[in-house]
Amino acid sequence: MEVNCLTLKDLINPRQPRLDFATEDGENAQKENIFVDRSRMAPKTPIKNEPIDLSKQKIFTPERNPITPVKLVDRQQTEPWTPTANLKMLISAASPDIRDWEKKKGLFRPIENKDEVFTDSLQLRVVGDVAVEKFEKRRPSRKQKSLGLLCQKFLARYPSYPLSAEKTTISLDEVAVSLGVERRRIYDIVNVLESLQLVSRLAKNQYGWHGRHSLPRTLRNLQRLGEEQKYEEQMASLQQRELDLMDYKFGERKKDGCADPHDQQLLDFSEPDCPSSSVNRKDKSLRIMSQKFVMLFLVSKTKIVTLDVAAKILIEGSQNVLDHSKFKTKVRRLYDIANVLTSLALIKKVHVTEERGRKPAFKWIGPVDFASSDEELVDVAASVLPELKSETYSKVHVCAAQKLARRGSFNRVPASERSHRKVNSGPSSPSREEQGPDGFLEIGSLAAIYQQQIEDKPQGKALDGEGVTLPSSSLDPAAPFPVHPVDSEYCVNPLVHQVFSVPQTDLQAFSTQNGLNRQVGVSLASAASDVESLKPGLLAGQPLLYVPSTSLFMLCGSLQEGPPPEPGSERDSRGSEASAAALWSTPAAQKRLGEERQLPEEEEEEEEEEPAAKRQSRGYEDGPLSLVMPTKSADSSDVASPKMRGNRASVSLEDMPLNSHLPAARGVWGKAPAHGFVSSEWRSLPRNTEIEKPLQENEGTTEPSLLQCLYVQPPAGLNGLNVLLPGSQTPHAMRPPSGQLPPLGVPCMVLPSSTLGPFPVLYSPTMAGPVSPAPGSVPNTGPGCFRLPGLGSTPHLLIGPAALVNPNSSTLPPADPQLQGPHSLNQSPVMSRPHNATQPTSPVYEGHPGSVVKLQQSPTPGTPKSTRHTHCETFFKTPGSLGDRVLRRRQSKQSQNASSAQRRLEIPSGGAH
DNA sequence: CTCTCCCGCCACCCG
DNA sequence: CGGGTGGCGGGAGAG
Repeated sequence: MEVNCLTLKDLINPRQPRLDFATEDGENAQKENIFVDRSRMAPKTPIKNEPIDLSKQKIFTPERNPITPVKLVDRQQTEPWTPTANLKMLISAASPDIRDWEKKKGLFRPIENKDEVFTDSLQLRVVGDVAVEKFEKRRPSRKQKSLGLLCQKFLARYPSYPLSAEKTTISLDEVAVSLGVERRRIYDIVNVLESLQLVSRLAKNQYGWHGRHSLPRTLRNLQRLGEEQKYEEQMASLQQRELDLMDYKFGERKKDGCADPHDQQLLDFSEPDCPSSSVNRKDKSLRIMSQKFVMLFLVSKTKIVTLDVAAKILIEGSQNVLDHSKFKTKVRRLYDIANVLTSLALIKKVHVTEERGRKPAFKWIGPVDFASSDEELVDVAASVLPELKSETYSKVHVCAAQKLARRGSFNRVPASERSHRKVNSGPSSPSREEQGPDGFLEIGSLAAIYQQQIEDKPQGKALDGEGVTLPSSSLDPAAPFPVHPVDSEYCVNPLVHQVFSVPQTDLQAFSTQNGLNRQVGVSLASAASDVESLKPGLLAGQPLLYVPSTSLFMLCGSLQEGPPPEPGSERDSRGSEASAAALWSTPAAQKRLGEERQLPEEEEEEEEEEPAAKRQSRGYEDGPLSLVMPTKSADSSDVASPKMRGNRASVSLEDMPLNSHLPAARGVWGKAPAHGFVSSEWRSLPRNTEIEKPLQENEGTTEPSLLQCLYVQPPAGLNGLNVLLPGSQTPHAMRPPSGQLPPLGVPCMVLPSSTLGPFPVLYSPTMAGPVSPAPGSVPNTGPGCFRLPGLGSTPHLLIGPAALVNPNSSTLPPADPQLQGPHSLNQSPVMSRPHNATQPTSPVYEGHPGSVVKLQQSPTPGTPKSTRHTHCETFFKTPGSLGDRVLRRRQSKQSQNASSAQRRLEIPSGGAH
């Protein structure tokens, strides 16, 4: 055998490529895309470990290969040659493509590799014609190596909304290794994240993860800066100019902007406190560019920014060169930034039509309330609506919007206030940040704070101890987002405030929502139908959440509250990744969801193949939205152990009687354990489906309860009451196919706002009455009311959506311990129903029009396993092209899951635990 | 062809 | 000075 092996190797080209790999693995981890971590990779097939790009190498003959040779020895030692391996070698030798494919496969699946044992499957696949065919079909594309995808993987490692007590440190080396890429790539990601203050540099090679808590603040700051810089005017000017001239000249640009001076330091990255940070270098360009880019969106009325305009403005800012190459370079950088922002679900790619054709552009899909007045947004959205569908916006619209913007003043912050709210105010003090509700967060202060916290963990500890606790602050609207006073502003037009469309979060959806549903009372379902043409999935299936208050963010985020990876520890690589990924309900996640469609097939397969166990681990994924409460203990390990959380909730999910009838509830509960929060899941959307969470991991495959909820901040009349409306649902959506349920009134949940923070709330639209109806049975019109356990006095009301769901479908089985939530809810007995019950029948979506349909159709009955998806995988898909196709497939696969679209909102029980 | 953007060379700068 | 960072742009995949 050995001889043979050698021979084979030789065939392939022993020296160059392979050797390189070996080398890289060892010391030279820096090469890009090299999958360094062998240990993690289960199978050590030679191919897999191949170094970087075979694709390139294909061109070269072994001899010619430019890559420096490395010692074979290494390789040989590491890789045992098995018959299978030999086979692979042969195959790859025969087909460079295959070889390449293999290599990439391995490279890009670092995460999966970790957990999974793809050993067998991989090898097996390789062998045989079938395998070959697959390869060819599946050959990894560039997209799989994209920065966006990489970023998603990166983000999957960390909780979007880490508990305040948790301090997560990011080791660039570790991340690079675990993601199988060169460190250089990580810099790109980190730089952009840093520009948004999602991370901050702690030390060489070390970054601290902050999560999205301060994102709103950061965005607000950026918006303000952008306004000050008059970016909007610049954009309008450039756009107009282009219209007029076909060409632009940088010199002509308006000078009023005077961006440069300020721009240089947009956000003060300098982190005084941060040791060894190379903050002050002038090389922060990517970060600055990123901030500027974001500002353009924030300032723009349309929220659409074309790359050329952005590039021009940016160039202007820092460079005077107009030459084409400069421009080109800038654009390249913008793409890099855009990829990261896209991964964060802040923007999405669109095109603006022009005389010349289409222009690449990006649309802001992140929180919108930072930008302009609600009214204006709505108007703009409405105007653009027609074009939303295609995702192509005509320039006319853009310009019109720009003009509109110009003339209107939409600064939210009073001038007076602004004056003292400078972003760049030198060394920032943490304290400042924590000041009142309006406290302005200084950029740069985060790092300091972060460190500080790390040093004094006292507070954190307390919380950690139980695992349960969350600093109420996290929940408390005020806490995390102090700046966000949920002011009147927000209250005025609740709908406008924040809209999260789930996965795809399309602006479109968003816009549509705004436009269509101006009245809170409107059911999303109806809206959906209207808008349906736009994006089927979104409206109908997607749950929408409107949250005026800052708390909204929490909802949006993925809550992954799963324990954040411990600093330095590896665990995150595995558990956290998986869990995190699963958890993601964060915007990023949402985005992913949308993008995932593009997932490479391979991933799909993997998912399928993925062992249930794994999936479960990943299962956390939530729907697009989740309201998370940081219940989890600081301990990262928690993720695995639901129990901890259980503390908080006196009753474990398992114990809790879940009303099987209440799908939503079940979903909620089921997950809760893992995260410590309840998230809602929505799978209804086709798009989402992919994402879908596995949550089901629970097995529950859940049902489908789609939920779309509108969370409305209490209008004036309702003081202190928060209302959740199950938007999406039209009743029918939920109702079983056969039965026709009379639409119920809009079910809603009213919660005292004050209580939100502290108490867990469950709202399940689909909830059936306590008694489980037979499938197809008529839903209960009456909403169910629960009482939140543990909250003796809690005034929360839960109302079930009108439609009833098939009992079966609904529940999530708490079976998975991990999934089980800590919360103690006392719900209707039903909840406890067996996991499995459901699937096959899940009627839920059938009624749905459009997008939903597919899901429903999914051939597979949702078995728990099937349900579980690996989110992670989905996340990895780059946004892109495959989308729909893949999506569909996934949908079908996940149909079950989809059906279970549910939303869980968990409200932290505050100190309760 | 254009759009994207991966890849990695190599300069910069910190420690 | 070594090594971490990241600017930069060639060139190739994708559409």
